[in-house]
Amino acid sequence: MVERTRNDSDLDPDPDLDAIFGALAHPTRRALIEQLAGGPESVGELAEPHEMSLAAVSKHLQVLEDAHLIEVEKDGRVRRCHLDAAPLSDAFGWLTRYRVFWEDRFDALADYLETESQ
Amino acid sequence: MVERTRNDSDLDPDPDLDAIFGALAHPTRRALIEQLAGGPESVGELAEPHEMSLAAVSKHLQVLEDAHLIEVEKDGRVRRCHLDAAPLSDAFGWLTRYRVFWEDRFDALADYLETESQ
DNA sequence: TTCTTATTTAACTAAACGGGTAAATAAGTG
DNA sequence: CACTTATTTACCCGTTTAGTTAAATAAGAA
Repeated sequence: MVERTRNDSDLDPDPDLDAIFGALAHPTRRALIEQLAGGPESVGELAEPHEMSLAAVSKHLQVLEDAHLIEVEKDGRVRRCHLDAAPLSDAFGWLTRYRVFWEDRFDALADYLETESQ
Repeated sequence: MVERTRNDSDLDPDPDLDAIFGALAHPTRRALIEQLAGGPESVGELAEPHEMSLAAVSKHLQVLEDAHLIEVEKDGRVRRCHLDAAPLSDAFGWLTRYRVFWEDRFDALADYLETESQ
């Protein structure tokens, strides 16, 4: 073990990634993101399909908001949530650095992207 | 809340993603992956730069192994770890589905990929 | 104002996480 | 065998996570 004054978390080169990957690590939160990909929804609407209390979903949404993956705006007594997927590009970028280790699939994806963007 | 017999985790469409994203959510584990991107290393070598016990690093490596992000093979009394970044493509694939929400940056990445693959 | 609806917050619990140290294992070396 | 090295495992501990129910807020409706 190296001797230093600070610990690993103090020198975390990208604490955002902790929050982003952490947020994506839970199936309910990924499901919520998928729901929001279809357009903005209120907390109640988002909660409806899930087999847990609204309060629990509310907390998951807070985690997503802390990771800046969603934004919540007040609309009367309703909180309307919408996706802000921009931080996903941070995660995407990090993963991209390891593309060399799965070059084949990466090439396939690159081909796909080229085709798509035509 | 929807009424069902099972709960959300039972119908997790991709439990692998829980493990993969969860593994990536910790700075030490991302650092370990970066180290292994430079080539295989033993547990001791991997642990050296980190300001924590070897036992703690060993546990982080176990998390990475559970997510199939690394493979560990015995080489005498040394355990040699190497990256198996293939599962990252699962994560990459999931993120790709939300590209439409950060299209600008995505286009930039796609351009970059096209250039790189020339 | 009172009632209802939408959502968060508080308080609690069980389990998981991330770390530590010390003991156990495994495998070379003398 | 005894000793050393490499690594894991066991156990402990404090914090966080993910869920619960119930109370608190906020705001529209009567």
